[in-house]
Amino acid sequence: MTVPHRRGATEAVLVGPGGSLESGFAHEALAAILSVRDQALSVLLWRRARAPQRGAWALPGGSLSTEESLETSIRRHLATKVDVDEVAHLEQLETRSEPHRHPDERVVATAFLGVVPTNATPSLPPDTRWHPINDLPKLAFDHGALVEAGHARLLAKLSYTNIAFALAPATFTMSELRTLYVAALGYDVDATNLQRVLLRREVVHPTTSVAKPGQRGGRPATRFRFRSSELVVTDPFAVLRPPGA
Amino acid sequence: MTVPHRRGATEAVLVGPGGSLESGFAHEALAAILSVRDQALSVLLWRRARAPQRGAWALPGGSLSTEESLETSIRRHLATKVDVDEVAHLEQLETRSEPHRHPDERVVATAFLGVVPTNATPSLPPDTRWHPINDLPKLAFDHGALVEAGHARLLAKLSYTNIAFALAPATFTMSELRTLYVAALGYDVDATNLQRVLLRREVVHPTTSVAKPGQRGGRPATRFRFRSSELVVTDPFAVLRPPGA
DNA sequence: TCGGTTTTCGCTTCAGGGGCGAAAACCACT
DNA sequence: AGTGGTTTTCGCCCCTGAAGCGAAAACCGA
Repeated sequence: MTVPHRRGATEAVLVGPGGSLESGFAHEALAAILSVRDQALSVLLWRRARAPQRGAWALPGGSLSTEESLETSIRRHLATKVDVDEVAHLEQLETRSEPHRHPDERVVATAFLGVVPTNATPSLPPDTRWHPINDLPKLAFDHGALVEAGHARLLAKLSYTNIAFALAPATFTMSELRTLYVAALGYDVDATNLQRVLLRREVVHPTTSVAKPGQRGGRPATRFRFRSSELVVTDPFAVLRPPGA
Repeated sequence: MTVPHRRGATEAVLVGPGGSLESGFAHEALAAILSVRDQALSVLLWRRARAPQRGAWALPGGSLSTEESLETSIRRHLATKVDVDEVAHLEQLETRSEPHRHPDERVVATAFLGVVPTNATPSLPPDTRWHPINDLPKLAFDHGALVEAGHARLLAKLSYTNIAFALAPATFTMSELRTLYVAALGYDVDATNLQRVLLRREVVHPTTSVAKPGQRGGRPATRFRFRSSELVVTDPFAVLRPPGA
């Protein structure tokens, strides 16, 4: 068995059990953590302290270790930026592997989408901030495209899943939920309509408690709650439906 | 700069530009190639010739090389099994990274979904065959779950995209297309309904040519054609729609 | 008690999907 | 040529889910 020797900047040669030569790749997990902050859908970014792209804003994440899965890995790295328990939903987005996506290393990156409730206020390290998604600086590497992918995924799932449970607090009024939808979708939605849709689909249900009216009065709003805090596809949106359902 | 040394079965230690120690991972690209064969939705499988799991059926694919992306890689590996030009659609599915998904190596796998038209008849190597998706043998590693993921993705996209263009020949009658949908969806659909939906959404349009009736007569059917041979999302299936549309 | 405010309910409209039967267009056979 | 069988195509009606809007309900402060 030969001793591996270096071939590239961060490549290595692996010798498998069969004795064949294989290449190994550095692999990093990244996350686009989305949340509604101050009425605007925002993403958690981190300012790079080292070259390359020193000073540029980037997605949180880090390299995969030998005895963990990608999901465990991204959770581990996020723990240094946010309180991981605040991440109400996490799912895999896509894997980027273009040989030169990183200027001087060969790094494969798997991106995740994370969603944090609007009422969660994790304490952030000084180099980490929420950035409104509609007014982003230029991001490092291909992280801008990854934020786009996460945003698109969230938009789509807002209309056919219960993913809003991860944006909202445990209990909420319909107008509070409406502002969340407006912020995330980027256009106006009717509160009446929103309520009807979510009730009919049984993704949300009313509680007995009501919210106190604001300073200027108004009818007290009943508080609602999501039935499930795990992702549920509410509409099979199957156009050619099976005869039964 | 230290010389990398072996630590595990197929691990290696990488020394990056910063001098920090990083691990490298073997990375493979896999593909669930789906097609309607003999009235049944089928997946292309390959019989393993070497241990581990010798003799088990597995997804085609192979290891990522240093100067290619994952998509280029899966195309390269598929070329040894199928005529790659026959693959009408290819998209990334998910990346599996559980440390022990492979018994004695640490291999990260990125799976793709590929779709091949029903009229394409690529010549296959002797160890490769189409398997009906409803009657699969036990697959090697986690490949069974990957086939499931690909199948689910295809089912979903059949109803809100034009992905059927990749299942169908360039031109076809509505009843031919219906049999494809039935085979892929696994339940009966009405030809009338299918035609209305696809016409209204403008994913398909009639041609001037008509098909000759069969031996037992019948009204000649007009041939249709998909407007686009790239994936188009026809229904934004947005429940809370933007005011404009 | 009276405006102002916010939530909630009810009515109506609209669009897309599904079911089904009749008509159209072909074949084969007598 | 006519008749019966077959397949495709068209038209009509129903249903469901979504959207719009106005009125009623329930609160505030003055």
